[in-house]
Amino acid sequence: MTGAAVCEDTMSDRGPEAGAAAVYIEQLAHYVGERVTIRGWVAGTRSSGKVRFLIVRDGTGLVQGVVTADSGPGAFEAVGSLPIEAAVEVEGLVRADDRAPGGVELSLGRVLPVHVPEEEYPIAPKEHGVGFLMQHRHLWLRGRKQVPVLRVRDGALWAMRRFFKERRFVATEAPILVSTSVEGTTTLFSIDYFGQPAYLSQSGQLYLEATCAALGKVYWIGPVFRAEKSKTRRHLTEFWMLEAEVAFLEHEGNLQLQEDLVRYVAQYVAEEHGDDLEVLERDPNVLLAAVKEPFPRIAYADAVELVRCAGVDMEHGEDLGAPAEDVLSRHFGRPVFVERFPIGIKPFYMKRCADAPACALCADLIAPEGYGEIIGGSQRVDTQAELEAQLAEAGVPQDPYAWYVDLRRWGSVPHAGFGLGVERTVAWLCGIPHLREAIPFPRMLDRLAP
RNA sequence: UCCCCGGUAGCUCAACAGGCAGAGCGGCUGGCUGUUAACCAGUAGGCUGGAGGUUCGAAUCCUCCCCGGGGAGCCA
Repeated sequence: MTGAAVCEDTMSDRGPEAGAAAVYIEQLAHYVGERVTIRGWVAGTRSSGKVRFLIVRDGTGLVQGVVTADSGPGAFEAVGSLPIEAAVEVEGLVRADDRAPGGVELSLGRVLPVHVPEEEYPIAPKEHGVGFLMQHRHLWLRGRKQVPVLRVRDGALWAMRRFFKERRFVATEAPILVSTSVEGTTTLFSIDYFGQPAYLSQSGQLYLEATCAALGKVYWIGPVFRAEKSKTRRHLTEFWMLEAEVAFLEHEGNLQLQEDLVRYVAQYVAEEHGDDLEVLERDPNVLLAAVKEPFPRIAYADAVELVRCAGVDMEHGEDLGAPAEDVLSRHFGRPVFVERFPIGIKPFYMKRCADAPACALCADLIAPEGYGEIIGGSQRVDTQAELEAQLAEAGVPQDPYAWYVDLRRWGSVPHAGFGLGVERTVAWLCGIPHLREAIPFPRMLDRLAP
């Protein structure tokens, strides 16, 4: 049986003059003993006199090619002259070799440069400062640790979609251009919309509340924008949010849904992205242990006590700051729900606890290892009178929210939902310290390019 | 918006108390038949972020500006 029969995913656009089948590096183990073509970029070269080594990456992995003077016409010389990040097409015999990190390497027979850079590649195989790397983000993406992060991101997003598809949620959309804010406190990016003020959406939630009354169970994954001048490892001005909203779902079911989702995504990544996590030196068992059920829960009031006992100064009624979240994160060592926040620090649309009108029927999910809040969710206000009262209490003008109030006018039902920060989740899964590496082109305070 | 740190070769950083601007990596040249960010030898590479000031003399001290990093608040 040939490798091609094992794996059909070969590249197809090969001309008639082409030699061995072009395959991706991640499939090479299926092709031991066969001649294949790899197309990619030079990640590095080494030489030991009469033997030269060429490291090629193609987005799916890295493989080392070996050439000697008798390897093939011009191959030895070509490898000697290729600079880092040259684009190449190489053909060779796949060999199993214990010395190779991936278990296989390539005895090269033919080395065809596709593009040979004339200038020195700015990113050398050594440590660089963050500022320099961010200025070269368009190239930094090719880095040995950047590629697996983006692959894990893809895996996490795929797992989210699959989770909701399995549960028969409908994927839908919310607008990016909006005329009102979702949460009055947050700063919005304003734009000129044909002479009328408009904003970039900071959340699709209000719209999902409308959509869920049409479709029952909905979710969306999209970009949202926060114009806060935050300058920390946990903030981006443009980030992706997964939001879900379910009709007839109440607080308890909401938390269960969130917990199931986070567990599903973490297990998927731990099981399907072992190679990527290994490059990132992230132990999948840490993730699997973290998401064992059930996630601990703590009431806000108790969380405050716990935080104060740990020596972090905070008042009842204040929101959880970063140091407070770190205390909870360390104390539980797993994702933890903080429930029943005081209404004063939560937005107007949250329903209040039946037994405690001063508490919102909500929960934040704090990720382990100091990654901060990855989910904020709540059961929503479902009567017109309550909503109007809470809008007034929050000092929010009613007019722009007339349509939102309408949702409570016709067939209003109990409903709940949440928003999950994609980059924070990906950063946690990967074990990387800063959100900026969890998205291809991060937007931050003072960083709009590349 | 506030607090802290930094800006010297392509990159990462040295340069004591103001006194000849240096190293490693990367590049280039040469050597080595199994290297894993290989190793060895040689070589090129600088308006010390900008403007002003103090001084016989400034990378070094002072003022302002620009840029970057870390953190806080707020949030996901």
